[in-house]
Amino acid sequence: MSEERQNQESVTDQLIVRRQKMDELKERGVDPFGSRYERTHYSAQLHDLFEEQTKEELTEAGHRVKIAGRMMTKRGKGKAGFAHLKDKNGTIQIYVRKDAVGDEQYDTFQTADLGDFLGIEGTVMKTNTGEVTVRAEELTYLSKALRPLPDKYHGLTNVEQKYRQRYLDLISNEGSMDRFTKRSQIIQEIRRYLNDRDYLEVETPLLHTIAGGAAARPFITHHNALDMELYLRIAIELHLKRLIVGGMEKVYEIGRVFRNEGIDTTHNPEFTMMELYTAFHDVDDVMDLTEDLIRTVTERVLGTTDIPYGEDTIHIGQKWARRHMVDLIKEETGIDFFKHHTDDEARALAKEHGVEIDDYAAFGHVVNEFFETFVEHKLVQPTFVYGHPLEISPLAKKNQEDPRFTDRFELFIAKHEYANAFSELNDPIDQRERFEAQMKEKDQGNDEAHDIDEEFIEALEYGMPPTGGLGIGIDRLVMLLTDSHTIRDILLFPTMKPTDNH
RNA sequence: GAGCCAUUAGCUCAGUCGGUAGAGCAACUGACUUUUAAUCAGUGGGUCGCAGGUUCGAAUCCUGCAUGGCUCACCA
Repeated sequence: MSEERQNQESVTDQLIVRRQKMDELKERGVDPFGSRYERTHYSAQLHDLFEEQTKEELTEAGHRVKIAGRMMTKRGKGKAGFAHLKDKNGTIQIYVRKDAVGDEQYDTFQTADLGDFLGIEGTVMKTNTGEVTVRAEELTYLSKALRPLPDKYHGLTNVEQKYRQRYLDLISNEGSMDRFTKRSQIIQEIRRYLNDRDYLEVETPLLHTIAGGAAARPFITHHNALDMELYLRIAIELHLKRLIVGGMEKVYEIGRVFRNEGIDTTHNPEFTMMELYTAFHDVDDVMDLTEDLIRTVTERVLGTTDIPYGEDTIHIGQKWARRHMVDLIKEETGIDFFKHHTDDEARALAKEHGVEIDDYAAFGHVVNEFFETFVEHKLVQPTFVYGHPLEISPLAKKNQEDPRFTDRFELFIAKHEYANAFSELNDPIDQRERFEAQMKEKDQGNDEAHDIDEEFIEALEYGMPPTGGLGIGIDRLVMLLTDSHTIRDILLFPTMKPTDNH
């Protein structure tokens, strides 16, 4: 045997053994990748049904069941052995005796590897230590695992591998499966809440000819047949408002949005947004709706409204604070932006307080910077911050009493933003002016300013009723409700750079 | 984009002062018919992330690169 070949064998040691076992199964006429298996129970059902019964009662009753799952542990005892099979709801122990299944099937059991899928038909029993167990009479091979699973005790802890090979994380880390189950439930409960209130769920295009509705840089793609550039959407907003023009009155969409930005613990290039529009409502109605929606979903999914998040306990059930952005800034800094209102005054205050601002910054940008610098990180309990400056809110209605501000709010919990909402701007003349102001910012260097969407303005010209709109970052909400502090922990397959190996 | 840290067996991790690689689980062989992180005896398994450099000698020191993590910046 050459040195080279020896080396090759050593590298793939366990892979070779498992492939050999697969071949041996085939030689004995056992399909290593079997077919459908009709089970009578899930593991959790067996525990629920028989946990309370005694060993003797179960032995006497001899309930026949068929179960299936992935073998996670195995303890051989000579002519008998135990193993745990994992299925959707948990694990169930099996007890395999040579005298019960016969020589051939016992041999199959003995050579089965951790990770293989087995089907077991047998009777329900209880062990001396009181564990509900299926005593095997018929063993069916359902699938061979050709690679070994992560450590059965520690699970998979390699962070990178958890993200790249999420299936391994799900198999070996219970907390991970729980988290993604909750994610699914949260989205399901949002749908239920809205459907119960006669909102219509719709699907609008992901491919946009103009990337509008938010301040962000888009991903650009290309359509071959039309030979044109298209943008992946950065928001759902402008299409849903067209549907409000079209008379749908209550619409929402839950879907993926793409923003060409950096990646960190709270940002992934693609993320899930829920946007909702209600005709004849205003920003105050949306506040009520948002509070009730999140409270209801939290209660239904978690069974409580006092939720741990890191060091804090967030009280979702209490009445949420509603504070004007300018008042909050005044509380933290003593500066009253209701009084200092020219662009020059605001810029001077920024300089004085060491707040960095862009060259194109006007009054509203400065106010927003002050909020982000001095206030945002202090908002732990749910707080609606309303009254955003006009310059940073090109799609929101002006406030009637003070047109420097808009009828808009953002929801802050645990120092992060979860929702953004406003009384939608339905005046097409004003909307055009706002877009034009954005274009001016773009010329001055703001590469995230909105583009003018002429077709959207045309839609407004046909008349859009007064409308309350809302956007909720679903990923952030899932993070909050699962006490996750990295967006990658609640995205099944977060965006990753490719490696040589994968 | 910047700083700091990490990368060793399939997985979880040690590795001293620079002297050429270790454990547990997993795997293999054997024993064991109620175990449960099964146990007992034995065996095999390594491009120490990659590429250079320093050195008689590098997992270890230096440089660059890759991937990831954290912090900051950017960004809702």
